[in-house]
Amino acid sequence: MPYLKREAPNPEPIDCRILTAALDLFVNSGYHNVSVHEIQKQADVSIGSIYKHFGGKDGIAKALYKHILNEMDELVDDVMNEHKSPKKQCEEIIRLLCGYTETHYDIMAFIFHAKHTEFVPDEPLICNTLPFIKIREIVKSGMECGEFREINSWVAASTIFGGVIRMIQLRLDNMIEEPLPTYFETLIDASLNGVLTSDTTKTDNKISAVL
Amino acid sequence: MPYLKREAPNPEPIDCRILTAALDLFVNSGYHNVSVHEIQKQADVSIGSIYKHFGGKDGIAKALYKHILNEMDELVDDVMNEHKSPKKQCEEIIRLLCGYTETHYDIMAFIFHAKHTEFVPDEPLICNTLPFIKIREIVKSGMECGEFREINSWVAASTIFGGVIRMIQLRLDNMIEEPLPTYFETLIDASLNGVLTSDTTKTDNKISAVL
DNA sequence: GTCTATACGCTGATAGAC
DNA sequence: GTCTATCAGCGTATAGAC
Repeated sequence: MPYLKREAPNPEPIDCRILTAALDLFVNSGYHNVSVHEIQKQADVSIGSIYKHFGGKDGIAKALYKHILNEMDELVDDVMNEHKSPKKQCEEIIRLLCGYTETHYDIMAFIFHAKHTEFVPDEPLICNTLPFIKIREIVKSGMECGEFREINSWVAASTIFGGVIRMIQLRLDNMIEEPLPTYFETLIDASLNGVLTSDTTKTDNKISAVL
Repeated sequence: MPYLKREAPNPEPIDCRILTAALDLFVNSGYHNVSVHEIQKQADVSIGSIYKHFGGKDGIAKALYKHILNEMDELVDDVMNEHKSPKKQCEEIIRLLCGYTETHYDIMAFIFHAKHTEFVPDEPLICNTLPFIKIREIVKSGMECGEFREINSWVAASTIFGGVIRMIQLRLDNMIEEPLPTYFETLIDASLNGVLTSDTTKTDNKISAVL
């Protein structure tokens, strides 16, 4: 039947629609304020399918959690492969996070704006997931190779990435009006200054003092 | 009746017991995972009293929110009164936050570990409350008086306080095993280095390089 | 595999006695 | 002011037709 115009069939696979709808609703209303019925409605799927595919609301949350963290992990891997120096790697991760906040609001909000222990209690804490572990490893290797000062690694990691994370949270809360990449250079400079070894610091300082 | 030994009467006022119990439960289980019945049980009060005093679960949350932020605000005020230099003020606030994380776990968890918009939607965002606004003012005045470099104030504030906040969150998540004050000096040094004007930086850098 | 209709439990909230 | 008993509604989950 050549001219039979079928309804655009499966614009997206069903489980993908469910996850997309769930992410949107979770991020905008909060996990506990969203009912399965709302997800079902927004995903244009029946409740039965949801329970068939994910086993329930918590199943959706778990799947989302794993999916998103896997995506982050791959991004971190890419950065690690493309750049060798830990300092450069940190910079690129910060750039990545800034950019992603603008292009993938939901994902960043899901990662940095939710208290996951409240709804995926048996999943590992987000700071114990692969991408975050890898980032801490980067910081450590930066200290070993002499790019970063030898201080406690928690302090180092928090100093380097605490600034961006804070900026991301403020941006997600609509406190910061400009897109984050606007501040990228300043942010990098300020965040890394505190942990760089003195020789590296000096030059950067002079440059930014002149500007 | 002299020797009538009454039950220790009102060890604490009733609304105080309710708030204490609620804070504990909210922090440890998450607002949405706590029922009024649980609060009632733990506070050793009847449901009626709770609704009489606070009008419901959300009333408790609001009262807690205001109470705690008021407490924080007074602490910030104290710091601002006792120290004049913005740099010193920032240091003392960081010290304060580190100490408070150890001595007042629940309060810090409530402030830094919960997504308040999900359960007190009509209250101002936490970053728009008095203590946080004042902290940003400190940062701005630091730039005006020349202690801090003149960069975007969001970046400056995030750089200075993003590190501590991150440390607090990691500590609350039991990732960091030592009490935060252990890291205070290192943290201050690393956090402030990025925003100090170059002359101030130089000396500090040399000192920490020698150590 | 997908859907509809239904059941069951829990939670927030109230009414009224003391 | 404090309590107990009770209600109404919602939200998760299931059973069974298509």
